[in-house]
Amino acid sequence: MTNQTVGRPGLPADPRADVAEPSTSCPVEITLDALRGRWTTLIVRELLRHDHSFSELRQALPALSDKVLADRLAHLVRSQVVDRQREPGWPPRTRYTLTPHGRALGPVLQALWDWGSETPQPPARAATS
Amino acid sequence: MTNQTVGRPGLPADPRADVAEPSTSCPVEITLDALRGRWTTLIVRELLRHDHSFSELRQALPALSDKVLADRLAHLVRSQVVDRQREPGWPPRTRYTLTPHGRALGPVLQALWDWGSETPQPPARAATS
DNA sequence: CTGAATCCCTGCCGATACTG
DNA sequence: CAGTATCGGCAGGGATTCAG
Repeated sequence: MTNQTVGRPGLPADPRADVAEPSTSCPVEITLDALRGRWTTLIVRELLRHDHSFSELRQALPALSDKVLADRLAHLVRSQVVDRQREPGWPPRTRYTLTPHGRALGPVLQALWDWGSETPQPPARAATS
Repeated sequence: MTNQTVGRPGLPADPRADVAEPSTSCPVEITLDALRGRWTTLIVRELLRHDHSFSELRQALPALSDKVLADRLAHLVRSQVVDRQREPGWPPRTRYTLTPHGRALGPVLQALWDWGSETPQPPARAATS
């Protein structure tokens, strides 16, 4: 440990913390990018409970369309959150599981949950209009 | 006891954890919504260090345009992360500080940072093509 | 069953110009 | 100094359709 944790909660002294513009090398943005997109956290939540097949995920999230589900899963695979295992034979079945790294998102989601739980007012997302 | 928090990291037994579609009442989405948008986390980072005026933020983030900065700040104010204090007199000066709730984002950003730091490969956002 | 391809629509992002 | 108004470009999100 080179430094940090000295009275700087959430702000490590890593040089990557000093970037002046959004950068894909910033660890915070890496994580936010992995979780980016609608439905993504819900898919991760489902996979945290147990692994699913493609149609099991569709059943768990009925309002989610095929394309978006496939898109999210591909993104999560690229982000090393999800592992895709095709089972040979028929009918074709693909099992989606969380990688160890993906399972490590548990505390992250917990932190997001905790902060959101303590948000006093309902989110006035669209202002007062 | 239908469920509990024993051994369920990141998956509280809250009924809001069972939503079947993206909902603004989900604490996770509340937090992700607060941090949503490009530049947002960088603005929060700056304000975690010390409070800024509008132009101090522009100096700290030179590539950020006025409109987006004002947009992000308004969003953060709505999300109860930032407090805006207009100082009367001339020239007009507005001081932006983090609310206590906003300062509580420190551990959240730390969690995001930690997970992103442990991501092995660089983010292959656009695949290999 | 598991996706990929296509089309359309919406909302975000950024630049420029203008007001208190 | 501290924003708002407006416009355009572009990527994200979703429904439908088609393929392996």
